[in-house]
Amino acid sequence: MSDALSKRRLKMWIRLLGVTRAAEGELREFLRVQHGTTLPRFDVMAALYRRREGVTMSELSRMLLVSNGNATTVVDRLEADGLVRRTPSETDRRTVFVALTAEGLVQFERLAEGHEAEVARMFGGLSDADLEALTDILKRMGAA
Amino acid sequence: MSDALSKRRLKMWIRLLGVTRAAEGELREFLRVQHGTTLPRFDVMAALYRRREGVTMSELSRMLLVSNGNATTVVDRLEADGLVRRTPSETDRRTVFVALTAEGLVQFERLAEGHEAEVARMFGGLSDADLEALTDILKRMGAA
DNA sequence: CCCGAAAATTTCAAACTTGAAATTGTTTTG
DNA sequence: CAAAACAATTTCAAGTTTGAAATTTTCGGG
Repeated sequence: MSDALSKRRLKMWIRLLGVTRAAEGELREFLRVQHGTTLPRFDVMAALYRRREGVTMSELSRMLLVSNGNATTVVDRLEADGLVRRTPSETDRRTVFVALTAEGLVQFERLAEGHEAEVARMFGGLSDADLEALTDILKRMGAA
Repeated sequence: MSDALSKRRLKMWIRLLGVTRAAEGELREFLRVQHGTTLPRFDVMAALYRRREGVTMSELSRMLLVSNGNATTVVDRLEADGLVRRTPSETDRRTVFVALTAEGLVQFERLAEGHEAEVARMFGGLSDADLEALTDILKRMGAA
């Protein structure tokens, strides 16, 4: 059934998607022009930065909400560039740990600074109260 | 500079991205399992449904926030499946109008019903007030 | 111990996406 | 008018992404 409330939810979703895609586009452009890299590479490096001790491939794809196959190919490329390292687990020969190399860490910290500034710039129009309200609502959306 | 406010903006953005990706994933799964189609195809058809009279390729890619080349390939496939039709402009031989075929329209209306229900289900936890607050904030984010 | 279920990762084909270059056509301007 | 600037679309190579299948390994119950 398509009542008024479900229509409002749909419009909100379309707006949400639009805002998110526009912001992703700006970040993509920023990473490309200023740093010669891409959003998926940044995302992987950010996940590995947050978990400095290393994560398994499965954890990584769960964190980023992408498929295992996707995580594999992006990590492959980062590894080929020396920014990331795979280490087989000692206790379970199925699992592999991925972590930033020293070079990857240095590069990520450079990227992250610009990235944060870019995000702050894009969302600079939001007041403190907006930010709080939005975060609260998003938390509840995520919990569902 | 990385002050507390910019950190909060960053966290909000990460949360926003997470919610959006999770929702996209659910919609993708819904479209695949229930209707054997994909999100980009749905997006194109939705844009053409909103502009029944047809749009140019450029308008289409602007509406969806994707590159021209991307719009071309998705439209190519939809056209090959008989869901979409290209019509050269009479007045400007560079431009092409794209529109849903009769079959495309019928199929889209079936898709859209399920899609709306899915969105309503995903965001069912949001109160009326949430919805209003969120929409308001998103409007201002988009205006930036 | 053995076997089937489950788990972690990779591989693979197909689709999607980007950004740049190429193509074709229109418009502006010297 | 001719040439340059501009515009709309497609083409192309490279990278991303998915979902399914294949591979390897672990684990649990008979």
